[in-house]
Amino acid sequence: MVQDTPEPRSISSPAQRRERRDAAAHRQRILAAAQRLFAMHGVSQVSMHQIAQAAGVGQGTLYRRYANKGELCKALAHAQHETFAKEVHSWLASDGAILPPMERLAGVLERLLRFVLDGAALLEEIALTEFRNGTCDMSCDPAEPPPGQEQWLDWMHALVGDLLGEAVTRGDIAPLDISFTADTILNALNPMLLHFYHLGRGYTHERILQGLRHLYIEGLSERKDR
Amino acid sequence: MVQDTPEPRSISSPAQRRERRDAAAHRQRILAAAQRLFAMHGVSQVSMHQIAQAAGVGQGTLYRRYANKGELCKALAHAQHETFAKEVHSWLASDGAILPPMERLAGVLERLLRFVLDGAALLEEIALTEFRNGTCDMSCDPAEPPPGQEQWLDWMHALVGDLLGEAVTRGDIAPLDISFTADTILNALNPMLLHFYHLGRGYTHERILQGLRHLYIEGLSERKDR
DNA sequence: CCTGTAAATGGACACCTGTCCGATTATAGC
DNA sequence: GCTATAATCGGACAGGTGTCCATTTACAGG
Repeated sequence: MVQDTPEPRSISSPAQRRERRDAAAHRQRILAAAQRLFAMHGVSQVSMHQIAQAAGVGQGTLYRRYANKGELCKALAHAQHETFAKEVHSWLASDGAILPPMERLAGVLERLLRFVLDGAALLEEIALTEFRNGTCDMSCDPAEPPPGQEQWLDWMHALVGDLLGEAVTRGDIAPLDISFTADTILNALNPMLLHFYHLGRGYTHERILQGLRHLYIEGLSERKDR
Repeated sequence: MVQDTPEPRSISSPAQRRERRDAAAHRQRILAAAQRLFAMHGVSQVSMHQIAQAAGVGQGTLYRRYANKGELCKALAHAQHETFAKEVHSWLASDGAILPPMERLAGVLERLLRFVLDGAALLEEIALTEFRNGTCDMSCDPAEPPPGQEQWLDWMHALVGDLLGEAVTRGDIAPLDISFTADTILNALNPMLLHFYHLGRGYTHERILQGLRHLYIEGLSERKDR
Protein backbone atom coordinates (compact mmCIF):
# COMPACT_ATOMS: atom_id res chain seq x y z
CA MET A 1 0.00 0.00 0.00
CA VAL A 2 2.62 2.47 1.01
CA GLN A 3 4.80 3.39 -1.90
CA ASP A 4 8.34 3.81 -0.74
CA THR A 5 11.22 5.41 -2.50
CA PRO A 6 13.45 2.48 -3.36
CA GLU A 7 16.41 3.16 -1.11
CA PRO A 8 19.92 3.13 -2.51
CA ARG A 9 20.69 0.21 -0.24
CA SER A 10 23.33 -1.44 -2.31
CA ILE A 11 25.82 -2.98 0.12
CA SER A 12 28.63 -1.40 -1.81
CA SER A 13 27.32 2.03 -0.89
CA PRO A 14 30.64 3.83 -1.03
CA ALA A 15 31.19 6.59 1.48
CA GLN A 16 27.81 7.18 3.03
CA ARG A 17 26.31 4.90 5.64
CA ARG A 18 23.05 3.39 4.59
CA GLU A 19 19.92 4.27 6.46
CA ARG A 20 19.69 2.54 9.79
CA ARG A 21 17.25 -0.31 9.83
CA ASP A 22 15.11 1.07 12.65
CA ALA A 23 14.96 4.43 10.95
CA ALA A 24 13.75 2.79 7.76
CA ALA A 25 11.10 0.89 9.66
CA HIS A 26 9.97 4.08 11.33
CA ARG A 27 9.69 5.85 8.02
CA GLN A 28 7.51 3.06 6.73
CA ARG A 29 5.31 3.26 9.79
CA ILE A 30 5.05 7.03 9.47
CA LEU A 31 4.02 6.90 5.85
CA ALA A 32 1.55 4.11 6.49
CA ALA A 33 0.01 5.91 9.44
CA ALA A 34 -0.21 9.19 7.58
CA GLN A 35 -1.82 7.59 4.59
CA ARG A 36 -4.35 5.84 6.77
CA LEU A 37 -5.21 8.92 8.82
CA PHE A 38 -5.39 11.17 5.77
CA ALA A 39 -7.75 8.76 4.07
CA MET A 40 -9.86 8.55 7.20
CA HIS A 41 -10.15 12.18 8.25
CA GLY A 42 -8.83 14.28 5.40
CA VAL A 43 -5.39 15.79 5.12
CA SER A 44 -6.16 19.07 6.82
CA GLN A 45 -7.82 17.44 9.82
CA VAL A 46 -4.83 15.34 10.81
CA SER A 47 -2.12 16.87 12.98
CA MET A 48 1.52 15.92 12.94
CA HIS A 49 1.18 14.89 16.57
CA GLN A 50 -1.55 12.42 15.67
CA ILE A 51 0.55 10.98 12.91
CA ALA A 52 3.53 10.57 15.20
CA GLN A 53 1.38 8.90 17.82
CA ALA A 54 -0.32 6.59 15.34
CA ALA A 55 3.07 5.63 13.94
CA GLY A 56 4.41 5.03 17.44
CA VAL A 57 7.24 7.53 17.18
CA GLY A 58 7.94 10.84 18.86
CA GLN A 59 7.22 14.17 17.26
CA GLY A 60 10.92 14.91 17.04
CA THR A 61 11.44 11.79 14.97
CA LEU A 62 8.63 12.72 12.66
CA TYR A 63 9.91 16.25 12.15
CA ARG A 64 13.49 15.04 11.73
CA ARG A 65 12.38 13.18 8.65
CA TYR A 66 9.70 15.51 7.33
CA ALA A 67 10.20 19.15 8.17
CA ASN A 68 6.48 19.85 7.87
CA LYS A 69 3.22 18.37 6.73
CA GLY A 70 3.89 19.50 3.20
CA GLU A 71 7.08 17.47 3.02
CA LEU A 72 5.24 14.45 4.33
CA CYS A 73 2.59 14.91 1.69
CA LYS A 74 5.28 15.18 -0.94
CA ALA A 75 6.65 11.83 0.07
CA LEU A 76 3.18 10.33 -0.19
CA ALA A 77 2.52 12.02 -3.51
CA HIS A 78 5.82 10.89 -4.92
CA ALA A 79 4.53 7.65 -6.34
CA GLN A 80 1.54 9.42 -7.85
CA HIS A 81 3.85 11.91 -9.50
CA GLU A 82 5.90 9.14 -11.02
CA THR A 83 2.84 7.35 -12.29
CA PHE A 84 1.62 10.54 -13.88
CA ALA A 85 4.98 11.27 -15.45
CA LYS A 86 5.08 7.78 -16.93
CA GLU A 87 1.56 8.08 -18.26
CA VAL A 88 2.35 11.38 -19.93
CA HIS A 89 5.61 10.12 -21.33
CA SER A 90 4.11 7.01 -22.80
CA TRP A 91 1.25 8.96 -24.33
CA LEU A 92 3.67 11.45 -25.85
CA ALA A 93 5.67 8.56 -27.26
CA SER A 94 2.68 6.72 -28.74
CA ASP A 95 -0.58 8.46 -29.65
CA GLY A 96 0.79 11.92 -29.03
CA ALA A 97 3.82 11.45 -31.26
CA ILE A 98 1.91 12.12 -34.45
CA LEU A 99 0.24 15.29 -33.15
CA PRO A 100 1.55 18.81 -33.56
CA PRO A 101 3.11 20.27 -30.40
CA MET A 102 0.15 22.38 -29.37
CA GLU A 103 -2.15 19.37 -29.56
CA ARG A 104 0.33 17.46 -27.50
CA LEU A 105 0.22 20.31 -25.00
CA ALA A 106 -3.56 20.06 -24.92
CA GLY A 107 -3.27 16.37 -24.16
CA VAL A 108 -0.78 17.01 -21.38
CA LEU A 109 -3.01 19.65 -19.83
CA GLU A 110 -6.00 17.35 -19.96
CA ARG A 111 -4.08 14.65 -18.12
CA LEU A 112 -2.65 17.15 -15.67
CA LEU A 113 -6.11 18.45 -14.85
CA ARG A 114 -7.36 14.98 -14.11
CA PHE A 115 -4.30 14.24 -12.03
CA VAL A 116 -4.61 17.38 -9.95
CA LEU A 117 -8.32 16.93 -9.37
CA ASP A 118 -7.70 13.36 -8.21
CA GLY A 119 -4.88 14.02 -5.78
CA ALA A 120 -6.28 17.38 -4.79
CA ALA A 121 -6.08 17.07 -1.00
CA LEU A 122 -2.43 16.10 -0.92
CA LEU A 123 -1.35 18.59 -3.56
CA GLU A 124 -3.23 21.41 -1.90
CA GLU A 125 -1.46 20.83 1.36
CA ILE A 126 1.87 20.82 -0.43
CA ALA A 127 1.17 24.05 -2.26
CA LEU A 128 -0.19 25.72 0.86
CA THR A 129 2.82 24.82 2.95
CA GLU A 130 5.23 26.04 0.31
CA PHE A 131 3.50 29.34 -0.06
CA ARG A 132 3.24 29.77 3.69
CA ASN A 133 6.92 29.11 4.23
CA GLY A 134 7.88 31.30 1.33
CA THR A 135 9.95 28.52 -0.20
CA CYS A 136 7.77 28.60 -3.26
CA ASP A 137 10.09 26.34 -5.17
CA MET A 138 8.13 23.10 -5.04
CA SER A 139 11.43 21.37 -4.59
CA CYS A 140 11.66 17.92 -3.11
CA ASP A 141 12.61 16.75 0.35
CA PRO A 142 16.38 17.16 0.50
CA ALA A 143 16.50 14.27 2.93
CA GLU A 144 15.31 11.94 0.19
CA PRO A 145 17.38 12.56 -2.88
CA PRO A 146 16.69 9.69 -5.26
CA PRO A 147 19.38 10.06 -7.88
CA GLY A 148 18.25 11.63 -11.12
CA GLN A 149 14.74 12.29 -9.93
CA GLU A 150 13.31 15.41 -11.45
CA GLN A 151 11.54 17.89 -9.26
CA TRP A 152 7.88 17.80 -10.00
CA LEU A 153 7.20 21.39 -10.93
CA ASP A 154 10.50 21.80 -12.72
CA TRP A 155 9.71 18.77 -14.79
CA MET A 156 6.29 20.04 -15.78
CA HIS A 157 7.71 23.47 -16.48
CA ALA A 158 10.35 22.01 -18.75
CA LEU A 159 7.84 19.80 -20.53
CA VAL A 160 5.41 22.61 -21.26
CA GLY A 161 8.31 24.85 -22.20
CA ASP A 162 9.64 22.29 -24.67
CA LEU A 163 6.26 21.90 -26.33
CA LEU A 164 5.88 25.67 -26.63
CA GLY A 165 9.40 25.97 -28.00
CA GLU A 166 8.74 23.33 -30.63
CA ALA A 167 5.53 25.06 -31.62
CA VAL A 168 7.39 28.32 -32.03
CA THR A 169 10.07 26.66 -34.14
CA ARG A 170 7.47 25.12 -36.44
CA GLY A 171 5.74 28.47 -36.71
CA ASP A 172 2.53 27.14 -35.14
CA ILE A 173 2.57 29.95 -32.61
CA ALA A 174 4.18 33.37 -32.51
CA PRO A 175 7.41 33.80 -30.57
CA LEU A 176 6.78 34.36 -26.87
CA ASP A 177 8.27 34.31 -23.40
CA ILE A 178 8.40 30.55 -23.02
CA SER A 179 9.31 30.34 -19.36
CA PHE A 180 6.72 32.85 -18.25
CA THR A 181 4.02 31.34 -20.41
CA ALA A 182 4.71 27.86 -19.08
CA ASP A 183 4.49 29.18 -15.54
CA THR A 184 1.23 30.93 -16.25
CA ILE A 185 -0.35 27.92 -17.89
CA LEU A 186 0.69 25.65 -15.06
CA ASN A 187 -0.61 28.09 -12.50
CA ALA A 188 -4.01 27.89 -14.11
CA LEU A 189 -3.96 24.28 -12.87
CA ASN A 190 -2.89 25.16 -9.35
CA PRO A 191 -4.59 22.83 -6.86
CA MET A 192 -5.78 25.70 -4.70
CA LEU A 193 -7.25 27.49 -7.69
CA LEU A 194 -9.06 24.39 -8.87
CA HIS A 195 -10.42 23.99 -5.37
CA PHE A 196 -11.84 27.49 -5.63
CA TYR A 197 -13.23 26.78 -9.09
CA HIS A 198 -15.02 23.77 -7.75
CA LEU A 199 -16.37 25.23 -4.52
CA GLY A 200 -16.82 28.88 -5.26
CA ARG A 201 -17.73 28.78 -8.92
CA GLY A 202 -19.03 25.32 -9.56
CA TYR A 203 -17.08 24.92 -12.79
CA THR A 204 -17.12 21.37 -14.06
CA HIS A 205 -14.12 19.43 -15.20
CA GLU A 206 -15.22 19.77 -18.84
CA ARG A 207 -15.83 23.48 -18.57
CA ILE A 208 -12.38 24.07 -17.12
CA LEU A 209 -10.78 21.96 -19.80
CA GLN A 210 -12.57 23.74 -22.60
CA GLY A 211 -11.73 27.13 -21.12
CA LEU A 212 -8.06 26.25 -20.87
CA ARG A 213 -8.03 24.94 -24.40
CA HIS A 214 -9.58 28.09 -25.78
CA LEU A 215 -7.23 30.33 -23.85
CA TYR A 216 -3.93 28.55 -24.22
CA ILE A 217 -4.16 26.28 -27.25
CA GLU A 218 -6.42 28.09 -29.67
CA GLY A 219 -5.51 31.49 -28.30
CA LEU A 220 -1.83 31.02 -28.99
CA SER A 221 -2.16 29.17 -32.28
CA GLU A 222 -1.61 31.21 -35.44
CA ARG A 223 -3.73 29.16 -37.77
CA LYS A 224 -7.21 29.18 -36.38
CA ASP A 225 -9.50 26.69 -38.06
CA ARG A 226 -12.89 28.08 -37.29
CA MET B 1 -3.54 57.58 8.96
CA VAL B 2 -5.93 54.80 9.70
CA GLN B 3 -8.66 54.63 7.15
CA ASP B 4 -11.93 53.76 8.78
CA THR B 5 -15.09 52.56 7.23
CA PRO B 6 -17.45 55.45 7.69
CA GLU B 7 -19.89 53.96 10.14
CA PRO B 8 -23.61 54.11 9.49
CA ARG B 9 -23.92 56.22 12.59
CA SER B 10 -26.95 58.23 11.61
CA ILE B 11 -28.92 58.87 14.78
CA SER B 12 -32.04 57.74 13.02
CA SER B 13 -30.57 54.27 12.68
CA PRO B 14 -33.86 52.39 12.57
CA ALA B 15 -33.95 49.01 14.26
CA GLN B 16 -30.30 48.19 14.88
CA ARG B 17 -28.29 49.73 17.67
CA ARG B 18 -25.28 51.64 16.52
CA GLU B 19 -21.86 50.42 17.50
CA ARG B 20 -21.02 51.15 21.09
CA ARG B 21 -18.65 54.03 21.50
CA ASP B 22 -16.02 52.05 23.38
CA ALA B 23 -16.15 49.34 20.76
CA ALA B 24 -15.56 51.88 18.02
CA ALA B 25 -12.59 53.30 19.89
CA HIS B 26 -11.17 49.83 20.31
CA ARG B 27 -11.51 49.12 16.63
CA GLN B 28 -9.62 52.28 15.87
CA ARG B 29 -6.87 51.32 18.27
CA ILE B 30 -6.69 47.82 16.83
CA LEU B 31 -6.36 49.06 13.26
CA ALA B 32 -3.80 51.67 14.21
CA ALA B 33 -1.72 49.17 16.19
CA ALA B 34 -1.88 46.58 13.42
CA GLN B 35 -0.85 49.08 10.80
CA ARG B 36 2.07 50.24 12.89
CA LEU B 37 3.28 46.75 13.73
CA PHE B 38 2.85 45.50 10.17
CA ALA B 39 4.86 48.42 8.86
CA MET B 40 7.53 47.81 11.45
CA HIS B 41 8.00 44.05 11.33
CA GLY B 42 6.16 42.79 8.28
CA VAL B 43 2.71 41.26 8.20
CA SER B 44 3.77 37.66 8.69
CA GLN B 45 5.99 38.45 11.65
CA VAL B 46 3.26 40.01 13.78
CA SER B 47 1.01 37.78 15.87
CA MET B 48 -2.57 38.47 16.77
CA HIS B 49 -1.52 38.42 20.41
CA GLN B 50 0.97 41.20 19.81
CA ILE B 51 -1.62 43.26 18.03
CA ALA B 52 -4.09 42.84 20.86
CA GLN B 53 -1.48 43.77 23.39
CA ALA B 54 -0.29 46.80 21.46
CA ALA B 55 -3.87 47.93 21.05
CA GLY B 56 -4.52 47.42 24.74
CA VAL B 57 -7.34 44.94 24.27
CA GLY B 58 -7.71 41.25 25.01
CA GLN B 59 -7.31 38.57 22.40
CA GLY B 60 -10.96 37.71 22.68
CA THR B 61 -11.90 41.24 21.76
CA LEU B 62 -9.60 41.22 18.80
CA TYR B 63 -10.97 37.95 17.50
CA ARG B 64 -14.55 39.03 18.10
CA ARG B 65 -14.01 41.77 15.57
CA TYR B 66 -11.66 40.07 13.15
CA ALA B 67 -11.99 36.33 12.95
CA ASN B 68 -8.41 35.97 11.77
CA LYS B 69 -5.42 37.88 10.53
CA GLY B 70 -6.78 37.81 7.02
CA GLU B 71 -9.93 39.63 8.05
CA LEU B 72 -7.87 42.23 9.82
CA CYS B 73 -5.76 42.69 6.72
CA LYS B 74 -8.90 43.06 4.68
CA ALA B 75 -10.04 45.91 6.86
CA LEU B 76 -6.67 47.58 6.42
CA ALA B 77 -6.65 46.95 2.68
CA HIS B 78 -10.14 48.31 2.27
CA ALA B 79 -9.07 51.89 1.65
CA GLN B 80 -6.43 50.74 -0.83
CA HIS B 81 -9.04 48.77 -2.69
CA GLU B 82 -11.27 51.79 -2.95
CA THR B 83 -8.45 53.99 -4.15
CA PHE B 84 -7.61 51.44 -6.79
CA ALA B 85 -11.22 51.10 -7.88
CA LYS B 86 -11.52 54.86 -8.23
CA GLU B 87 -8.30 55.08 -10.21
CA VAL B 88 -9.44 52.39 -12.61
CA HIS B 89 -12.89 53.90 -12.97
CA SER B 90 -11.59 57.35 -13.70
CA TRP B 91 -9.11 56.02 -16.25
CA LEU B 92 -11.83 54.01 -17.95
CA ALA B 93 -13.99 57.14 -18.06
CA SER B 94 -11.26 59.40 -19.46
CA ASP B 95 -8.27 58.11 -21.43
CA GLY B 96 -9.59 54.58 -21.62
CA ALA B 97 -12.96 55.58 -23.00
CA ILE B 98 -11.71 55.92 -26.54
CA LEU B 99 -9.89 52.58 -26.56
CA PRO B 100 -11.36 49.28 -27.74
CA PRO B 101 -12.36 46.93 -24.91
CA MET B 102 -9.32 44.70 -25.11
CA GLU B 103 -7.01 47.68 -24.83
CA ARG B 104 -9.01 48.85 -21.88
CA LEU B 105 -8.53 45.40 -20.38
CA ALA B 106 -4.79 45.72 -20.92
CA GLY B 107 -4.84 49.04 -19.08
CA VAL B 108 -6.78 47.53 -16.20
CA LEU B 109 -4.38 44.62 -15.93
CA GLU B 110 -1.41 46.95 -15.92
CA ARG B 111 -2.87 48.93 -13.06
CA LEU B 112 -3.90 45.80 -11.22
CA LEU B 113 -0.39 44.40 -11.48
CA ARG B 114 1.07 47.56 -10.01
CA PHE B 115 -1.53 47.57 -7.27
CA VAL B 116 -0.92 43.97 -6.29
CA LEU B 117 2.84 44.36 -6.30
CA ASP B 118 2.54 47.41 -4.06
CA GLY B 119 0.18 46.00 -1.47
CA ALA B 120 1.68 42.55 -1.73
CA ALA B 121 2.20 41.77 1.95
CA LEU B 122 -1.35 42.53 2.98
CA LEU B 123 -2.95 40.86 -0.01
CA GLU B 124 -0.83 37.77 0.35
CA GLU B 125 -1.91 37.31 3.92
CA ILE B 126 -5.53 37.67 2.86
CA ALA B 127 -5.23 35.15 0.06
CA LEU B 128 -3.30 32.72 2.23
CA THR B 129 -5.84 32.83 5.03
CA GLU B 130 -8.72 32.33 2.66
CA PHE B 131 -7.17 29.37 0.99
CA ARG B 132 -6.18 27.88 4.30
CA ASN B 133 -9.66 28.18 5.72
CA GLY B 134 -11.21 26.90 2.54
CA THR B 135 -13.52 29.89 2.39
CA CYS B 136 -12.02 30.79 -0.94
CA ASP B 137 -14.65 33.37 -1.64
CA MET B 138 -12.68 36.54 -0.97
CA SER B 139 -15.82 37.91 0.59
CA CYS B 140 -15.73 40.74 3.08
CA ASP B 141 -16.01 40.70 6.83
CA PRO B 142 -19.69 40.06 7.50
CA ALA B 143 -19.38 42.14 10.66
CA GLU B 144 -18.68 45.21 8.58
CA PRO B 145 -21.23 45.41 5.81
CA PRO B 146 -20.96 48.90 4.33
CA PRO B 147 -24.10 49.21 2.26
CA GLY B 148 -23.62 48.85 -1.46
CA GLN B 149 -19.94 48.03 -1.18
CA GLU B 150 -18.83 45.62 -3.81
CA GLN B 151 -16.70 42.71 -2.82
CA TRP B 152 -13.25 43.19 -4.15
CA LEU B 153 -12.81 40.06 -6.19
CA ASP B 154 -16.39 40.08 -7.40
CA TRP B 155 -15.93 43.61 -8.61
CA MET B 156 -12.78 42.79 -10.52
CA HIS B 157 -14.39 39.67 -11.92
CA ALA B 158 -17.37 41.66 -13.13
CA LEU B 159 -15.17 44.37 -14.62
CA VAL B 160 -12.99 41.96 -16.58
CA GLY B 161 -16.07 40.01 -17.58
CA ASP B 162 -17.77 43.15 -18.90
CA LEU B 163 -14.74 44.09 -20.98
CA LEU B 164 -14.54 40.60 -22.41
CA GLY B 165 -18.25 40.62 -23.15
CA GLU B 166 -18.01 43.91 -24.96
CA ALA B 167 -15.09 42.64 -27.00
CA VAL B 168 -17.09 39.57 -28.01
CA THR B 169 -20.06 41.72 -29.00
CA ARG B 170 -17.88 43.91 -31.17
CA GLY B 171 -16.32 40.85 -32.73
CA ASP B 172 -12.86 41.75 -31.47
CA ILE B 173 -12.51 38.32 -29.90
CA ALA B 174 -14.16 34.98 -30.50
CA PRO B 175 -16.99 33.92 -28.21
CA LEU B 176 -15.71 32.32 -25.02
CA ASP B 177 -16.52 31.32 -21.47
CA ILE B 178 -16.46 34.81 -20.00
CA SER B 179 -16.68 33.91 -16.32
CA PHE B 180 -14.01 31.27 -16.50
CA THR B 181 -11.71 33.42 -18.58
CA ALA B 182 -12.04 36.33 -16.20
CA ASP B 183 -11.20 34.03 -13.29
CA THR B 184 -8.18 32.66 -15.08
CA ILE B 185 -6.86 36.07 -16.04
CA LEU B 186 -7.30 37.38 -12.51
CA ASN B 187 -5.61 34.33 -11.09
CA ALA B 188 -2.56 35.11 -13.15
CA LEU B 189 -2.26 38.19 -10.92
CA ASN B 190 -2.68 36.30 -7.67
CA PRO B 191 -0.49 37.86 -4.97
CA MET B 192 0.99 34.53 -4.02
CA LEU B 193 1.83 33.71 -7.60
CA LEU B 194 3.49 37.06 -8.14
CA HIS B 195 5.49 36.45 -5.01
CA PHE B 196 6.73 33.23 -6.55
CA TYR B 197 7.46 34.95 -9.84
CA HIS B 198 9.56 37.48 -8.04
CA LEU B 199 11.46 35.19 -5.70
CA GLY B 200 11.64 31.92 -7.55
CA ARG B 201 11.87 33.11 -11.13
CA GLY B 202 13.12 36.66 -10.95
CA TYR B 203 10.61 37.92 -13.49
CA THR B 204 10.50 41.68 -13.65
CA HIS B 205 7.41 43.80 -13.60
CA GLU B 206 7.80 44.55 -17.30
CA ARG B 207 8.34 40.95 -18.26
CA ILE B 208 5.20 39.87 -16.44
CA LEU B 209 3.20 42.62 -18.03
CA GLN B 210 4.40 41.78 -21.51
CA GLY B 211 3.75 38.09 -20.96
CA LEU B 212 0.21 38.74 -19.77
CA ARG B 213 -0.44 41.03 -22.71
CA HIS B 214 0.75 38.46 -25.21
CA LEU B 215 -1.26 35.70 -23.61
CA TYR B 216 -4.53 37.39 -22.82
CA ILE B 217 -4.79 40.46 -25.03
CA GLU B 218 -3.09 39.50 -28.27
CA GLY B 219 -3.82 35.82 -27.79
CA LEU B 220 -7.55 36.35 -27.61
CA SER B 221 -7.80 39.08 -30.23
CA GLU B 222 -8.94 38.02 -33.68
CA ARG B 223 -7.22 40.67 -35.72
CA LYS B 224 -3.56 40.32 -35.03
CA ASP B 225 -1.51 43.21 -36.29
CA ARG B 226 1.94 41.74 -36.57
C1' DC C 1 -31.50 58.51 38.73
C1' DC C 2 -32.13 53.58 38.44
C1' DT C 3 -32.27 49.31 36.35
C1' DG C 4 -32.56 45.59 32.76
C1' DT C 5 -30.35 43.66 29.01
C1' DA C 6 -27.56 42.71 25.36
C1' DA C 7 -23.15 43.83 23.60
C1' DA C 8 -18.43 43.91 24.64
C1' DT C 9 -14.49 42.40 27.13
C1' DG C 10 -10.21 39.74 28.19
C1' DG C 11 -7.72 36.11 29.80
C1' DA C 12 -7.62 31.15 30.41
C1' DC C 13 -7.66 27.22 27.51
C1' DA C 14 -7.24 23.66 23.90
C1' DC C 15 -4.73 22.48 20.16
C1' DC C 16 -1.20 22.94 16.58
C1' DT C 17 3.44 23.60 14.59
C1' DG C 18 8.16 23.27 14.81
C1' DT C 19 12.64 23.23 17.81
C1' DC C 20 15.84 21.42 21.05
C1' DC C 21 18.65 18.38 23.43
C1' DG C 22 19.77 14.60 26.70
C1' DA C 23 19.14 9.70 26.27
C1' DT C 24 19.24 5.72 23.38
C1' DT C 25 20.70 2.50 19.91
C1' DA C 26 22.76 0.64 15.56
C1' DT C 27 26.84 0.01 13.21
C1' DA C 28 32.02 -0.27 12.21
C1' DG C 29 36.36 -1.52 13.57
C1' DC C 30 39.06 -4.11 16.66
C1' DG D 1 32.15 -9.69 22.03
C1' DC D 2 33.41 -4.90 23.05
C1' DT D 3 33.83 -0.06 22.41
C1' DA D 4 33.57 4.33 20.14
C1' DT D 5 30.75 7.16 17.64
C1' DA D 6 27.38 9.18 15.26
C1' DA D 7 22.69 8.65 13.81
C1' DT D 8 18.39 8.41 15.85
C1' DC D 9 14.83 8.91 19.18
C1' DG D 10 11.07 11.20 21.78
C1' DG D 11 9.06 14.19 24.88
C1' DA D 12 9.32 18.76 26.84
C1' DC D 13 8.95 23.34 25.38
C1' DA D 14 8.29 27.81 23.07
C1' DG D 15 5.44 30.20 20.40
C1' DG D 16 0.94 30.97 17.61
C1' DT D 17 -4.09 30.53 16.44
C1' DG D 18 -8.67 30.57 17.56
C1' DT D 19 -12.52 29.43 21.24
C1' DC D 20 -15.10 29.98 25.33
C1' DC D 21 -17.44 32.08 28.88
C1' DA D 22 -17.87 34.56 33.35
C1' DT D 23 -17.72 39.30 34.12
C1' DT D 24 -18.17 44.07 32.97
C1' DT D 25 -20.17 48.02 30.74
C1' DA D 26 -22.93 51.11 27.67
C1' DC D 27 -27.24 52.34 26.37
C1' DA D 28 -32.52 52.76 26.59
C1' DG D 29 -36.65 53.28 28.92
C1' DG D 30 -39.26 54.11 33.17
